[in-house]
Amino acid sequence: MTQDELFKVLVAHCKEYGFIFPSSEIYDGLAAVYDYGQMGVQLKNNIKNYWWEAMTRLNENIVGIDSAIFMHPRIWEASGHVSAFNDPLIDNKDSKKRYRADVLIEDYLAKIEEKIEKEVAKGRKKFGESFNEEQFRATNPNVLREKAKYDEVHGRFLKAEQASDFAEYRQIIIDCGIVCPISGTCNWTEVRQFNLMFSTSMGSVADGANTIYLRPETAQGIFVNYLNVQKTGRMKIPFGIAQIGKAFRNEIVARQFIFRMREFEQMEMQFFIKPGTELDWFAKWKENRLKWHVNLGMGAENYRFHDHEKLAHYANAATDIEFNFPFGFKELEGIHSRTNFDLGNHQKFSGKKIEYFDPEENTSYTPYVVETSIGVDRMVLAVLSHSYTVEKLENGEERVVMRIPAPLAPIKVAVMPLVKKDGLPEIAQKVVDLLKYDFSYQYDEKDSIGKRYRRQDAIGTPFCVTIDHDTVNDGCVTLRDRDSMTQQRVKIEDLRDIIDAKVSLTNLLRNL
RNA sequence: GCGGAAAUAGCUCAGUUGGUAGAGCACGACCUUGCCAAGGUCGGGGUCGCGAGUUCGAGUCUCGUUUUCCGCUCCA
Repeated sequence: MTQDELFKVLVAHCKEYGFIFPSSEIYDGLAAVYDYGQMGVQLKNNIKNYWWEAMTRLNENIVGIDSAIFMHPRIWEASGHVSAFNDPLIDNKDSKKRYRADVLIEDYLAKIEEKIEKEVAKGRKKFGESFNEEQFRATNPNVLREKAKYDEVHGRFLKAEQASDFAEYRQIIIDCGIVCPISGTCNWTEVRQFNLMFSTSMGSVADGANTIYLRPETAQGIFVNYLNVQKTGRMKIPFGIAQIGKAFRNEIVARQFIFRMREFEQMEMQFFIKPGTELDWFAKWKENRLKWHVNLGMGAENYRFHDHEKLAHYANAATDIEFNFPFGFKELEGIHSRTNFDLGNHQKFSGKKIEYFDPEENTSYTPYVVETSIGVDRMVLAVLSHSYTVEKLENGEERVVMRIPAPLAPIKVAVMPLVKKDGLPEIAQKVVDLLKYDFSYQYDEKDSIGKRYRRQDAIGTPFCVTIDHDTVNDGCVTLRDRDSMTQQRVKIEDLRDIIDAKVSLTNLLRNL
């Protein structure tokens, strides 16, 4: 099976066994929106718990909050989302291809830079050891000509960008003779903007001035509560605020199942630090977060860092933790050094002083921030895609088994009487009563025992407990392991501890 | 957003030149069996994605539309 086919089969499996359903399916679905089913929600909750406890319990200087999705509209001006989230798009009328106008100009500028570097390289070759690069750049007519062109376009571009002057974008594109790589023509439409933030109205719609946005990231809810938490929690820098919540982005194209959705969930932690220490903390959180992932046992080789070369408007260092998805290594989590961009801007836009008085240094400053931001849904997809396995058994049959890390499994244990008579269901019910306070479970008495095992394999249940005729006499049951399919005879009263050792979140956290 | 393909039962699919919607698996009840997808009997479930059009008659032909997949594009 190719990776592509595997992905399709996984999507089908997720629907068939109640992990993930297309949203509004009976109305033909809603593009790029998905619902979590009875299994998926438990998997997702377990992932969120693992993150939440790792953040807020294992770090005594990190606390959690839950801020509202609706926020004051000015927050999105301060964060830069109102401008940065408005991509200027332009279409070529001949090829019908759509591009980002600013990217077209940036590419054009990059090409000029390339030309200059080529000239310099030529000079270096020509003059050999006596080559004076600085002088060459200042005097060579070819370089000077290109440099002048670059400066002119770059100047206009920066000005247009600052003023969000989209007509000027188009004019630059036409003046520079930038053509569509497909059609080769300069037949461009007007530049239009596509707002990546969802908006709605609050209060009186007639008023017009109350457009509010569904948050495109959870981070701002943390920044605007920085003062509240720092003061009421008596937090001392360095400290962190963690949050799990929904965010919304009106993506132009959202695809690849739950990898890119228009409504998604984030787990973000903003760590507030003294300016100048950000790169140390950046490195520490990189290491810390990778450890959290690898601790799940899905193979260290399936993760890698991808450092950003082009940084976002708020960052001075950034990296992604990428996971080996069926469609390749893709971003799972982002770690960003956000400087004091956010707090500084909120200070400016709100007029409230957002500073920290450092008692040790006896000075005040606006804290710097290192952020860790992970997509819950991507994490779910990582676990699902890694767990899905098709095995060839000795008898030639196939077994589909979800090797979900046991502490994340939706159902921890299945309890089943070997037969539906001779008092075995009654004993099974007692076993259920013994286990239900500690573990999510399923009780199943239908079909052959083998079939029931396979059903549990398909949803990734780590343990099956089977009650048979011997149980009546010796009080022992069969405990069957999902991954190895091996069975052991254990006393009913020992079940809780044996299962707990493997499935408990506590043990997972203890290994961190 | 553009181009291509697809849509029939919960799943995988069949359905002839347009003529009364089918199979296997799954699901429910009962019987038999009992440690890795067993057998039997009976049963529930589809206005063929949706909306028009052509026709005496459309799952089948035409147009539109929605969703999904693939490729572009996009992804601070």
